[in-house]
Amino acid sequence: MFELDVRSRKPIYEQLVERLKELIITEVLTADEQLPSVRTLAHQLTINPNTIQKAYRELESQGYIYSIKGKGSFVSAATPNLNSEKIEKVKNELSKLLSEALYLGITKNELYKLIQEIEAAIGGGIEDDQNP
Amino acid sequence: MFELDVRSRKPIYEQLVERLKELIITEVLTADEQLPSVRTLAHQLTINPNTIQKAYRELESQGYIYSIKGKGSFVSAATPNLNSEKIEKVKNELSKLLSEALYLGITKNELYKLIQEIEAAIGGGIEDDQNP
DNA sequence: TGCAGTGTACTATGATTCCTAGTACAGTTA
DNA sequence: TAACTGTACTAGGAATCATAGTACACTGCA
Repeated sequence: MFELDVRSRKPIYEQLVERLKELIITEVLTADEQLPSVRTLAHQLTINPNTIQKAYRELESQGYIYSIKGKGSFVSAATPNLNSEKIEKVKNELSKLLSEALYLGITKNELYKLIQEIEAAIGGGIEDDQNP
Repeated sequence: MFELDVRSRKPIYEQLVERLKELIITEVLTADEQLPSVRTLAHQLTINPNTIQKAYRELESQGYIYSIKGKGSFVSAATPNLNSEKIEKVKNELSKLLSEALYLGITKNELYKLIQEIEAAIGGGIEDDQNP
């Protein structure tokens, strides 16, 4: 469910945040669904509970989840519309990367094709290693 | 000529490497052209000479420039065809980012438009803060 | 009520990376 | 020779990340 790259420049907690956001946005994780506890997930991923907590705290501050002391952490009912910020961010990164791609001689058609493929993959259904 | 973001997660030397590569690939810097000396550039950018050296060393190891002790650093005559590696890397990053974009609801048309704009900007001539 | 599980908070520490500072040496060129 | 060039090295500060350990408050259930 989570592919963590401990050697990445991107911190583990940040990878977790992004991955969970993705699962929430795509409704793989549904509203009010309970997330694994800090300790459980830490044990599963063999990382420190503090790292999980940091990720959860970040997600809560952004409105993607809510936590209840003594009960657990749950997916927010309403996906936050902080997406607009996120969209801007992605667009900016995308611009840079696309520039680089074109500089490197990747053609527009190749880019179009890439988009088509990705869209097909998404539209065709997202597969996960989850329980049925 | 160089826009450095010291607050970025990306190290300064790495930003330098990328920027210089871009300038070399796009032939803004031409073959055998002499680059600013380590000390000069460091002074211009108000960063440490060691940081420049690190960038130059990296560029040299990748074949983009060559350095001669006592003379200076120069743009390689033949652009290395390590580009194929680079292209693969960019494509991979691009795939991830495009997935995210589509997940976030950015439409294909928006992406196409983005590509058009960037291509126009590049095709229209790259402007730099250089001496005439 | 007691216990096990939950989130939360805090300090301390190790590890890594980046950048800087300073010094030194070798080569080139005018 | 003097001033420039690249190169190499050690040392240290600063920041970030992850871990370890402990503690407390709350919830749910037997």
